[in-house]
Amino acid sequence: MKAGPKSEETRERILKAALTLFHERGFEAATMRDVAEEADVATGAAYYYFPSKEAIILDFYRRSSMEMQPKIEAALKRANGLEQRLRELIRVKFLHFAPNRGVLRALLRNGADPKHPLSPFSSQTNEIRDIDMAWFRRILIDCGVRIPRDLGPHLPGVLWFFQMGVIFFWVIDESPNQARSNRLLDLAAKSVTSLIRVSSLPLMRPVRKAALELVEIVTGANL
Amino acid sequence: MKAGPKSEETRERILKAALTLFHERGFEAATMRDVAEEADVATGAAYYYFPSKEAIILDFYRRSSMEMQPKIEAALKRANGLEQRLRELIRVKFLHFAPNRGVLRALLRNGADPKHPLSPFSSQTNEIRDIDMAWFRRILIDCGVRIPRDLGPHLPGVLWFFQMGVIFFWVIDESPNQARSNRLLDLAAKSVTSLIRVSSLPLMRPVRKAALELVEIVTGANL
DNA sequence: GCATCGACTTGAACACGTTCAATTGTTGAA
DNA sequence: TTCAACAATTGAACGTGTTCAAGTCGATGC
Repeated sequence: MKAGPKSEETRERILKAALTLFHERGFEAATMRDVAEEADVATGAAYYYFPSKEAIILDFYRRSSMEMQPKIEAALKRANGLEQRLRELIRVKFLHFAPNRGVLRALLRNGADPKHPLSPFSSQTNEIRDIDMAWFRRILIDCGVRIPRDLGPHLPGVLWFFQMGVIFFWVIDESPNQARSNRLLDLAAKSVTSLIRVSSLPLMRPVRKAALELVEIVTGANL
Repeated sequence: MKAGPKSEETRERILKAALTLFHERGFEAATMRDVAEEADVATGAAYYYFPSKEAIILDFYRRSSMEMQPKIEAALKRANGLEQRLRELIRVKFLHFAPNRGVLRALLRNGADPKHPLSPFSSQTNEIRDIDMAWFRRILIDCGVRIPRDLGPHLPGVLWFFQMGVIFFWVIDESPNQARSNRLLDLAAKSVTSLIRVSSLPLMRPVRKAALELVEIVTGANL
């Protein structure tokens, strides 16, 4: 038969308990025993629903991604031009994750290792990444900035990567209210837009070609 | 009194055992109990000499840094011009760490988090970082490329960061013989050199200023 | 009603990194 | 030589994430 509703409710309770505790005490300070107790289940129950402690954050990440979709949609309605769209798209994520910066930090901690399940580059986060990149493809359409033909296919991925860098900085940014991150976002959005605009000048062709080759080596597109 | 020679010998044995096992089985597969056994000491002994399992890799990193100094010196003797110097400096590190790529991977795994002791950005790795950056300061002197005044103070840090990116890619590069990393290094060294060369053109002043502000925000130089 | 099957739940047990009280050298002064 | 202080060493024990054999429970077929 289908999965009982009882099950789903328990799963929900565990997830909620976990996120609460992660938020309150931090990811490593909150033990699985604490989580189980908070959810009124045995220690092992959590592992019936989640393969690991980290998998719980992955669920949080997935859920956050879903919740952000309408917010992004709305934010982009208010934004015209590439620079504004870029900035607003990323600002939505700042705002959405703001109450759980610590949890996101735990998620991104192992971000460097593509083998790690929690990495934004891992195969486990494929789906989220695809959805995310689609937004970057979308904001490039009719954005008022001419995109060179050869750059086109790679640009969404590059912008996504650029976004990860900004978000990563935000997550570890200790300045009050993440003021530095906000300044970074403003300036970076402007710079990136200028770069793209400049890149289609005939003069810049060799530079663009070199950059493209770099991107291809890193993404392994030409292997 | 000074630390007995007996002590130093034990420490050495533990370090050697650890690195051997890390190399053979990988960092997390090799347990501290294994290491202790291999070194013919009790489990706790390792903790008398090293504050943690990860601290052992830090020692390896420190030692590697020392061992590389003469190699770098020699490599730079053979290299003329910024591009070649950059490439050779980083290639020395590729070659030196090649037999222990896995161990270095464990070291860089948490590289993203500056709070983590193993991060190349942590305060624990300050000393190594300073020594390392000094090389970048040095290869910029009389390198044949004009360095804009305002860029000067920041450039060694930026190049060091760029180097970390390349090394990071190398560490997780699965292509045979890390061929992709080598291509990346060649192209990146060339591109960076071109960028610096171009950056002193009067036309590029606004771009350079924006880039500088970005660097200042990220390094927190203007807080 | 009863048996059976499978989803769900349990808590003890495991392996790991780490800590620490206790024990055993070692050394230098009396 | 003796002894006190310190360095070095031990291995049991702790807390953690995780596993798993065993149990509970509700629905289904007879």
